[in-house]
Amino acid sequence: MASIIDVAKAAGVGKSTVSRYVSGKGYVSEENRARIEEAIRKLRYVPSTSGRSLRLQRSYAMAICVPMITHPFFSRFAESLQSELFRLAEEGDGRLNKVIIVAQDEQRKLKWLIERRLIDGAFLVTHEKFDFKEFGVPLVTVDRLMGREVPVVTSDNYEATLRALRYLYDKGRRSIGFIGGRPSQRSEVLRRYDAYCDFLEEKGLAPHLRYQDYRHGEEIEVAEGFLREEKGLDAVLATSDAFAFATYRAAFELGYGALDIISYDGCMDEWIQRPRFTSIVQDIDGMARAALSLLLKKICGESCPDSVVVPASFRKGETA
Amino acid sequence: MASIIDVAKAAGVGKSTVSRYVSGKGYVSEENRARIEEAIRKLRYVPSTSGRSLRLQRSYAMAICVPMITHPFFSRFAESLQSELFRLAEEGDGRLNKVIIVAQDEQRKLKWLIERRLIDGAFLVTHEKFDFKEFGVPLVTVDRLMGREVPVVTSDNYEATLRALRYLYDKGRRSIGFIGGRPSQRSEVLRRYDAYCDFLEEKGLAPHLRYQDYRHGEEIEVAEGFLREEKGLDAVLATSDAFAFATYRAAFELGYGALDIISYDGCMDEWIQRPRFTSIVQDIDGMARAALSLLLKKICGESCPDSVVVPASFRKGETA
DNA sequence: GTGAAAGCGCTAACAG
DNA sequence: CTGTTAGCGCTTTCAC
Repeated sequence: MASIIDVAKAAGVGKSTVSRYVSGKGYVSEENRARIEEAIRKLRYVPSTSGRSLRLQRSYAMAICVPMITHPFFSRFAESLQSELFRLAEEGDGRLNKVIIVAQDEQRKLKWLIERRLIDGAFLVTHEKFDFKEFGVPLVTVDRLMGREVPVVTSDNYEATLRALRYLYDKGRRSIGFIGGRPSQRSEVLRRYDAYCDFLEEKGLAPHLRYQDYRHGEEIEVAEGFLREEKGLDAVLATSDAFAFATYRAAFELGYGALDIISYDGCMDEWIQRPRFTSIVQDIDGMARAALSLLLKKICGESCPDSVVVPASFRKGETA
Repeated sequence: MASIIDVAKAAGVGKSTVSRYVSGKGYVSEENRARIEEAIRKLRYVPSTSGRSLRLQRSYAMAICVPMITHPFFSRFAESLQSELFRLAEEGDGRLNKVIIVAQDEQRKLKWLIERRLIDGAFLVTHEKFDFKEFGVPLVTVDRLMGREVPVVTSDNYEATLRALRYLYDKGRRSIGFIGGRPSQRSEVLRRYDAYCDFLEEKGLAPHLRYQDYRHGEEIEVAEGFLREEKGLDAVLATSDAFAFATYRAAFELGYGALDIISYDGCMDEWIQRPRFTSIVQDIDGMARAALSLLLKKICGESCPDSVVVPASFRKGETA
């Protein structure tokens, strides 16, 4: 495996010159550039991450924390991130070259990784309680508000929810329910709820809510309870795909009347192929890209905005 | 950040003694052990992976390749693996400390990682065509047969399928269909098909098959086509959750008669909460554990078996 | 512009 | 049993 020294010899220059060339900082004459390039090609030289790591005290890895990787939103996010990072790395961006996905008991695992200096930064896509002050690496969150020092990436939850509600309203729906799991931490996701309340108040409609910190897996019971209590709804806005599907299923089992359902995310389409849900679709790729760009800047000590908002879109399906 | 030298000084010994102590190889006197232990505790010393990496030319990372991380089986597998590796590492097993999940275009990404010596080994949980000879790191596959050099972990596909068929048969089902996506590469998953054929032949029943290399996302069309052509089935065995759900849905939409459905994996229960599918459940945790243990052995140059079979189980739900 | 040299933290001979 | 020593591959002063 060729090292920088082999390249230097082959090119007839010192190894610091090669280093300068490879890292792109410092001057290298045109002549030497060419010889180095050739040597690199000939020897198939690839800079050693461990050498760099040791010297620079960086791991070139980042972590992404999610509550569970089996959740379609989180797994799609992780996949996007991975792909984007790979794309950058392939293009020669040397700031980071691997991403470690951390699920379940994230706080402990993340701490473990940081203690061992195994990561240079992390994403938090999670609602677990986090004492972020303990962490010594740059952090970026998705949806989660943790204070000035931690930039946050969100989609335009408020606007997107409003759009969906307007759609239902324009269709003539006047008895619109809202169902979902309420985040226990300060989260941008709460803006969906704000939008619902504001909209209904503006239109002078009565709210029909089922919004608490439910455990995942129990959506069906929650939805059943909701529909059993709230007779005569003509539409329901769900804050997740799981709640939307549960509501759909509960309505079916209870023989509920015609009911428009709008889901959030629309990530489960490839699994639940029928019916096609009408959904508010977050731009997961865009969010991942934005988040990565923020984190890379933070890692390199550059300044970066406190927050980035990525637009969501509305996708009409068969359920509304 | 304390280094091995700080520990050595604090303990009043040479750094190689500390190294020996930490790595567990070589003799260290009881007396020195104690002093080193104390120094480590006092200084909160954590061995540097980059130092080790550079010295030993190892990355302490492994990759797991899956076609897509959004597939519940794959994501659960990845999560299991991650957790198991973390558990081992936390217990002091220093053979590996991070896992990189590789999805989409796995072959190229894996190659990229290996070229940069970013991983010490990899799992292949994928049916993409792979020229494994190109790879210079130990490999372990799940379900996939690649030759003597590459150990494989599977569940007892044949037996588990047989058990499910027997269950249907004993319930009086005689017109049993089989639907699924057929792997294009040599795979242990084909044993499910073998079991189906063998069982039906043994019982003198006619087979009803829909088994090709379908694209994911099209399960519903395939299932509809199947049920439309095959009238009068009283049971269907699906080789995945997605096919099972699609069959269930297609039967509903077509107004098909009573139909028992058995799914494979049972990974989607937390999303599709109703109906509860009767499933053949692979022991994903067990498979991940087995695979990890094989890979660790290979990485350390120890001998290991060519294959490990992990039992699957049968879980009765509402659909059969 | 460039090269020599120091050193990041670690392990493995090797000599005591 | 233990300490000294020589790198692993890289970046970065600092002279030239």
